[in-house]
Amino acid sequence: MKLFNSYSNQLEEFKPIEENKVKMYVCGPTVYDYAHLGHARCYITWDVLYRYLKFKGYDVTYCRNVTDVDDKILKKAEKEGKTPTEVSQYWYKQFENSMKALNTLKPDIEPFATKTLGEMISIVKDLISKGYAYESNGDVYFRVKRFPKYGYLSKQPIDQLESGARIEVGEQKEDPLDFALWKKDEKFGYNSPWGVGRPGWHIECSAMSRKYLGKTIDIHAGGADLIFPHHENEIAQSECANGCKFVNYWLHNGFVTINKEKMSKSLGNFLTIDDMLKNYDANTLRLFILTNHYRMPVEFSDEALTSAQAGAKRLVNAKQTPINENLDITTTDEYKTFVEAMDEDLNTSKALAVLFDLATKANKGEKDAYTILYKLGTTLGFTFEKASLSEEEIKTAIEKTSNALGQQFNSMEEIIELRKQARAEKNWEIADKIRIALDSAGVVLKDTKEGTTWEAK
RNA sequence: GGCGACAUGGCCAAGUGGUAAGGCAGAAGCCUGCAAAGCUUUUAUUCCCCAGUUCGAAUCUGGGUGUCGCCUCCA
Repeated sequence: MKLFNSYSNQLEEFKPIEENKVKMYVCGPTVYDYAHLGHARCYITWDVLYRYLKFKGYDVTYCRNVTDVDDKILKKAEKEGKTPTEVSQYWYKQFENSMKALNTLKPDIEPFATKTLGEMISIVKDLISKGYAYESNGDVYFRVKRFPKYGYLSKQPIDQLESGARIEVGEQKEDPLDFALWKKDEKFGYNSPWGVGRPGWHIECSAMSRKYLGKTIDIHAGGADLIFPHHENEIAQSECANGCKFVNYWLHNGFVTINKEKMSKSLGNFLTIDDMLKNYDANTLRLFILTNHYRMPVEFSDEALTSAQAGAKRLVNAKQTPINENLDITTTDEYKTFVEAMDEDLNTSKALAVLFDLATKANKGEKDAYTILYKLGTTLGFTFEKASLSEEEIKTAIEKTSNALGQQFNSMEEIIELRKQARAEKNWEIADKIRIALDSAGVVLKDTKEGTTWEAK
């Protein structure tokens, strides 16, 4: 399979370090606020990669960190009169729930930064002893100029970076380009050889990646906004400390935009995952995202979501038959087309066309079409369970119908039975009244040859 | 200013040299008491503009125009 490597800026054939094993690391969230649609795109994209690699038979170890020590968390804690741990624990739970609601698979390893401090300190110590870093008044900085490849990932000429670099108040760097590995912080800090302080953001990922996956890993992925400086700095730290290549394939996803502008916390133009899920289900959000190639920007609009909703419904509405576990789908044309598409740097748009084609085939009664649809669809993270109604919703529907007809019903079965009689007597007025009453309560009736069924709208 | 992308029908979008996938929306027909779902048919002589290479370009080259992102925390 081919993947676009941001490091070489081209498509490359994917070859794992160890035959059949993949070690992938994804930069996870800093937990201090709601996750938004942009995060959803990122984590859904890499969820699809994870699922697809497993589908291809790889033994994948997926590590996604949780950044639970950061300026933003501390600020929030101070503002709310809570401890940083309380803040990060709370928002981690929220994040976890959102990820579950989006039907993303849990990573194999989800390390917390605060639990990996030992590894961080050890890397920083190494860097200092090798001359790549220096202590300065309780801070530790990385000597960027000592790493000639600095700027390679982000394709930035070093002199350009230099002119943009700044020194913050209170920082004592040898060079404006140098970045912090460790920051003095006597209030919320941790003990270290350089006094009480906190790790810099970049060192966290280098440490967690090394501790859980090893010095050289296959894939490191994240949002394109992390290329500079985050990933650039990770490469510098890890390669200088470890003396070997850090990552073989750098993968980056594009942004979600809204009004043609990047959706982000700082611009304040974001829609939270939780809010989105109130109006659209997980399949809809996933389809919305996977319709576009992962490196392209995706423009949010209600129209686009409505369109995705209709499309997602078409997949779930496909005529379902029992899954044929004995079927070897790898011999089917659909499988081949799907894999060919996905092998091309995750061409999910093309892969989706296969799913829609299978939906049509299933609806036409083609044997095994649903089995293939189910297996390929699941690989992209879609679910095929029909939306169900809660007890409460059913109760409301029964009530509404009772009111509309001026007659007390106790169950959906009673209503269906009455309608069946009415239809037999060609009493369309009553039959329609029932349909309309139920429809207004979110219940759709379907008249088929086998009888009448009902389901969520 | 430096760096990196993108521009395809009403909307979203695939396609990187051989004559425009797919989804949504629209139209017609079938099915249905009417619906819903589904099925069938249908909607770009054309791919931002101009020039060039080629037997042949949406696809390659050059020049425009427009949009976005990174260069500061950011998925």
